[in-house]
Amino acid sequence: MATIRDVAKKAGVSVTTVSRALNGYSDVNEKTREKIKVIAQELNYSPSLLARSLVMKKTKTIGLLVSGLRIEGSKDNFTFEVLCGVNDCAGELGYELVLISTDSKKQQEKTYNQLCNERKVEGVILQGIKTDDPYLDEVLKSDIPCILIDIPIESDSVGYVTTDNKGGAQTAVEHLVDLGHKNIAMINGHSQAFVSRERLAGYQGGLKKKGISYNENYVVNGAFLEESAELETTKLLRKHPEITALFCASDLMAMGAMRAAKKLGKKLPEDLSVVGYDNIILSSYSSPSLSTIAQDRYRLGFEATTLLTKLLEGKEVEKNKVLQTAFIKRESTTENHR
Amino acid sequence: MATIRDVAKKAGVSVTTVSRALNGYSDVNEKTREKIKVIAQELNYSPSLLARSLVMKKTKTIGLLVSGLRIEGSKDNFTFEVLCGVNDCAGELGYELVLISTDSKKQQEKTYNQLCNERKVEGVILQGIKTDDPYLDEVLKSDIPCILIDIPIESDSVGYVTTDNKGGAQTAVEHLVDLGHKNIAMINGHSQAFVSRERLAGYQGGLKKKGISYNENYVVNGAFLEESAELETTKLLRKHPEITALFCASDLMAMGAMRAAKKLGKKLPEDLSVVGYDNIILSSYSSPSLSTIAQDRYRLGFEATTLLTKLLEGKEVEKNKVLQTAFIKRESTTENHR
DNA sequence: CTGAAAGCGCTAACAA
DNA sequence: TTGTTAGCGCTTTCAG
Repeated sequence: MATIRDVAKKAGVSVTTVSRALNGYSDVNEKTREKIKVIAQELNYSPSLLARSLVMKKTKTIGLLVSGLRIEGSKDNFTFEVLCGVNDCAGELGYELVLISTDSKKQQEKTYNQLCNERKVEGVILQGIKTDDPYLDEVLKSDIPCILIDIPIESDSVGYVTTDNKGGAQTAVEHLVDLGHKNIAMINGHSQAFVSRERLAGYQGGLKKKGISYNENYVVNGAFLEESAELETTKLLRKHPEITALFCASDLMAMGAMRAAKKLGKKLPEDLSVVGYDNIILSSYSSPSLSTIAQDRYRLGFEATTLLTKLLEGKEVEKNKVLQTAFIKRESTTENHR
Repeated sequence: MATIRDVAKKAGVSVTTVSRALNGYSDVNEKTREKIKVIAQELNYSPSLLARSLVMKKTKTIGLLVSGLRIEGSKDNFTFEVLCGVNDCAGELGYELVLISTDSKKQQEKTYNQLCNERKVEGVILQGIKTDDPYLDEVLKSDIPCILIDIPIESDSVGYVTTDNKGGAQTAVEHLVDLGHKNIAMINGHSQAFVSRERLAGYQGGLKKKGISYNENYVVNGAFLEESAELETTKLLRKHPEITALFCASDLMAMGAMRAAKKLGKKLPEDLSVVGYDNIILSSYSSPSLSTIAQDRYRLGFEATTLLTKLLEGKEVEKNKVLQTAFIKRESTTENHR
């Protein structure tokens, strides 16, 4: 491909002039600039970002580091929608986006810093990492600006974006109580997720506010998996047939829970009301359709990118953003019939 | 961050030696190599891919160029699953992956070649482009190796990966005929998609094979959109109440079609059998669950990457790959009751 | 307004 | 086995 020298040669000027002309500097004759522009076009020239980055020591690139980019993610689309948000925002602001995916195997080979340094990303958005992941420590020690998604930790160079998990969960539980339910169980994710802790707190808060005492036997973990949730729900409902409502920490687990209830011969929603969390596509297509707490994953990605770029550009900002959730009433919740 | 010179200085050798030591060349004393390795580790050094790429004139990077990376893609997950396949394969083979997303606005600003040259991708996988997109011409003229997804065009540097659309469609139609249906309509996508043409051909082929004559009034376009499909299906079923079965060129359109039928007071599947195409997640959760032609989008991405890298490495290969589809019987199809 | 020269971090002949 | 030199394509002083 054509390089800046090819353009310079053909235009009969120096590379310096070409560089300045094309980059919009004012100290270049408009005639010369036009001539250079025309020739650049003719030669189908476009500057090598590689070379430019090398000399400018700036890549204008952010990395979306995803731990566990797997096809299973299709079911909740979390990663994809975050990606869309990041991509759109980065595009608007003129940042390049590189997708870096890791898994425990890859992490053995390369440290977080290596990954970032190699590709010279200026900042990182981190998604899908568990709180006990060794990368998390590295992120906090590293001075590469980073925005965590759904992990509320801050430092000089690290911020986060999340949704109001506690509030969302509380809303869900209050909704169930308002429908007359007293024995409300929770299918949570796992203890390595901040969102699980928050949602549990919200569950407890909702019960307390409504004057219902918390029963720890009513809380089980479904690991955010549909199958595990199905299994755990089956056990739970067998052991505690008095339960009339379920709050699930994810829609996907709610799907599993509903299947479990059906298999146990329960009618939904008459025998069991279920609220999910996420508002994934499936939730409006299942039968019964699922009442849920909606969180805007696209905006999560978009806001993360906004925050990160502000950080990169040295703007003084709040290093975190908490998005609101919204309760969506569908068919899976109804009045307590017992 | 530490550069190769920092390592060289600290190790008391030249940068050349460091380079050779770290890159596993044999002509370096093992003792020196060890020493250098230790120091590199201490300094947390990792080579700049930028600088390396610049001098080697090789980036080992492939681009996944997606036209229309939008949140709506969540519904069928096509892009996401292709991305997973590409990512996994690229990872295995040691290629970096950059995600390049365009839309008609961006395409005004930058040509395909510019996009590729700037980022110095060695090859491209192209997804989501319509057959009348101006980029397609550029791709064919460009000498950057490229694999098209679902567009069966070949040239010296261009190949493609697709599924057996015609065969899949034919299977779907034959299934319906075998259930006793005679008046089988088709909700197709749009004429700018190769897959639509192929699936139409398969639909026609299926009918012909079973001795049923083709009626062009039975074919409408739903633009691959749920809403359009719903609208078109409503019109179609009103006009032709004799229709008892529908073949839809995508599951998403099948969802729209089923909704239309329900709103018209039809019982599914008794009054109308529906077959979709894709096997998206939704298809197994809807009610009735959707009989469909499954295509493996992950493998589409994986195979595209395999093909591309072979092309890049100058291996003599078939420049196309057609994946088989599979028919999946669910609840939405049943015997003709008329 | 324009050009010469230096250098970003790295690899690759070519010498030693 | 190691070092010297050149150069990838670009931007940026600093002179003119």
